[in-house]
Amino acid sequence: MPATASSTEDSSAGDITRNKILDAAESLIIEHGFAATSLRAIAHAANVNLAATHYHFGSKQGLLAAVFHRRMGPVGIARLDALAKCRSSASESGQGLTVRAVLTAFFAPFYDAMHSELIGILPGLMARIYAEPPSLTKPMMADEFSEVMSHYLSALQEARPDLPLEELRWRFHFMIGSMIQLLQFNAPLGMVGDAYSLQDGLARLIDFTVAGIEQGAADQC
Amino acid sequence: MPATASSTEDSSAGDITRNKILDAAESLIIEHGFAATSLRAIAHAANVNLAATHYHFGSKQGLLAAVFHRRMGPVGIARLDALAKCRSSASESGQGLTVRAVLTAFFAPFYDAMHSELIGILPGLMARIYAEPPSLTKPMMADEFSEVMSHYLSALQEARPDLPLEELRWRFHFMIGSMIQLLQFNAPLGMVGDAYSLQDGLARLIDFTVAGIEQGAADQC
DNA sequence: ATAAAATTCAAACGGTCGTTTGAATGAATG
DNA sequence: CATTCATTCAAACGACCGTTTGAATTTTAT
Repeated sequence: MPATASSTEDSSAGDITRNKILDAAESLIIEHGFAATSLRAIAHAANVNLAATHYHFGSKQGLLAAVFHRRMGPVGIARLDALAKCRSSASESGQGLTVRAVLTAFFAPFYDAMHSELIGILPGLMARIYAEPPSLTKPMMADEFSEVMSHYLSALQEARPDLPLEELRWRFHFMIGSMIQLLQFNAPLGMVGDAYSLQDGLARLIDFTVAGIEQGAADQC
Repeated sequence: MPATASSTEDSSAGDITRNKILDAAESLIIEHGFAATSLRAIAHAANVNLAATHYHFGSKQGLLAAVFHRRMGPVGIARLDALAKCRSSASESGQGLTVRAVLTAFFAPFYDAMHSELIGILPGLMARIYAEPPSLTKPMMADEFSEVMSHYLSALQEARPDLPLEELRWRFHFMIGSMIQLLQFNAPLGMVGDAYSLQDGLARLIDFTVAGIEQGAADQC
């Protein structure tokens, strides 16, 4: 049995194997999807014995959850941090929260990833997770995202108290869709020069979704 | 060898089997994804011999392409028809194309589906196709969508000649993402009453994406 | 050093996979 | 009726699947 991961991070021998498996699984899942990726392929890519996958993660499904949680946990924390900073800078400047500031905070993990090796991982992983059949991923998405999303919905409600919560939920929903589209395809199909950076795409994504969420506002004319 | 489908629709005995396979494959793929759906499960659900799948479609991949093409072909035609109607009604009213009218035409196939049995199929199938690993679906998507998309980009350029084509491509890209999100999840996660109709979602989708594409326009203040 | 626990390993389990084969059946044509 | 072609069928092919086992090995703690 694997040692239960305690809160204090005392690294054991098996952690190296564990992380090698996670790394290999991650990249294979991003490329081929979950169902099309076998444990044997993962073990081979990780230079690890096949049985190690079950020893460390219990099942293929458990491995998927671990792959997902390893990346999404920090993303959730970064999003809450960014929202907190957004709130404090809004209050000290005397002005309230703006939709643009809130969305920029929501996308902060991707800006952060651009300065690390995560740039080649986070977008593809998030896109693929959303793409898998909901029966596989819905419980995981609820675990990872529901708390963060409720915080952001509250912030949006402060930025636009005139809009009913239901309406904000819908617009947030559509925003997620645009985000996934960017993460999955990077640039639109049929784009002439395909050397578009994530930075560029994110700027355009923010403009698009801010407009979609602010829709119908007459306060800036 | 199956009879090559000629342009004239002379129905043969095998067409019944062929369509039973397509129907069964379609619903299973929508529910579980392509990789997780076996030919045996399809043949069983269709009450058909396993070998019939290879006889009629050559391979599993060929079956996927057929499932996709059967629904997307008419969708592309309906979209071009709707755009043509949109153009003619715009020119006879003397006013030019509007972004809203163009997008409404683009979503027309879903409105049409609401009055047929396709309402339970089209949204789920399109969402799943977009979700499969791009290596599987990218050639198919190019075949089915590229022509329609270029027509719609031209129309958007007429509606908003002030925006560069590149910018319109990006905004159209984000619009597709919002559409897929609606088709895949219907309503936002965590919605209180989950009895939202596709009709309702489409209306909200149009409002959101029109605002995103019209963004920065000062012509309606 | 010794005992205990954690981890790795090769091998196998029963199943399911996509695909192929070749004979049986059906329909269409002369 | 005879013949050709299209279609269905049961059976099997080899390959790969997720999972389990039990012994060997390494690490950790006494």
